[in-house]
Amino acid sequence: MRKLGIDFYQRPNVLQIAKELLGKVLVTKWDGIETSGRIVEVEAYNGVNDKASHAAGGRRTNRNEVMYGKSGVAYVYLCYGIHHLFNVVTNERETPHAILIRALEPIKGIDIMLQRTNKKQLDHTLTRGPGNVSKALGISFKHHTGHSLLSKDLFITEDDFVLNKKNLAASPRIGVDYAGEDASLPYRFYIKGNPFVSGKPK
DNA sequence: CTGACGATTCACT
DNA sequence: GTGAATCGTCAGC
Repeated sequence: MRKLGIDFYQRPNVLQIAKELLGKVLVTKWDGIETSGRIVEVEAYNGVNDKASHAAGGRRTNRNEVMYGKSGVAYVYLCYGIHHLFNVVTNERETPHAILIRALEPIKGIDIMLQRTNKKQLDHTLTRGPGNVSKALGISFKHHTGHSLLSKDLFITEDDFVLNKKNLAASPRIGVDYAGEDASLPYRFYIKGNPFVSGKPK
């Protein structure tokens, strides 16, 4: 297992980074309790020129400030008053790129994740969808937005998993109809056929 | 200070 | 397929 370093996050092409995140492993280790899962679905948010981004048009608020900061940091925010959505900040300071982690395939600490989500047994809904990912990994916007991904309790690693290119799929992003023509950009990437990918089951 | 709303999920018809 | 849940954030007064 090799932890991804600042060189991975700091690069300018957020779409490239998003694709490369597929197959990597997201780990949280709060109070020594480890939970992890392989990333199987992501969405890229391409800075000020992307109408679907919170930073569209250079919008800068207290909430999205962390996207304008350094890369390799978590941007977590509350949606619908209920769901915590976990994003990875990329690129240089003042360039608000981010990648939303939409789904994982559970690896470690499945019993802990079941406990956190009040579920009884493992099924494909445990870490499917961005709200469920944060819930299962114990990530909350209050405590973890701005948290470094180069830290010991929150990070992304790669193992020997290799994603076959024919299993890489792209589609428009989900839930961003308000973004006009940018809503149809193919900025969502996922591993084809993986049961934890959100959207229509197949 | 106030009101409208969201990068969603789940229970229910 | 439809609708409720639920609260921090933001724009506007």
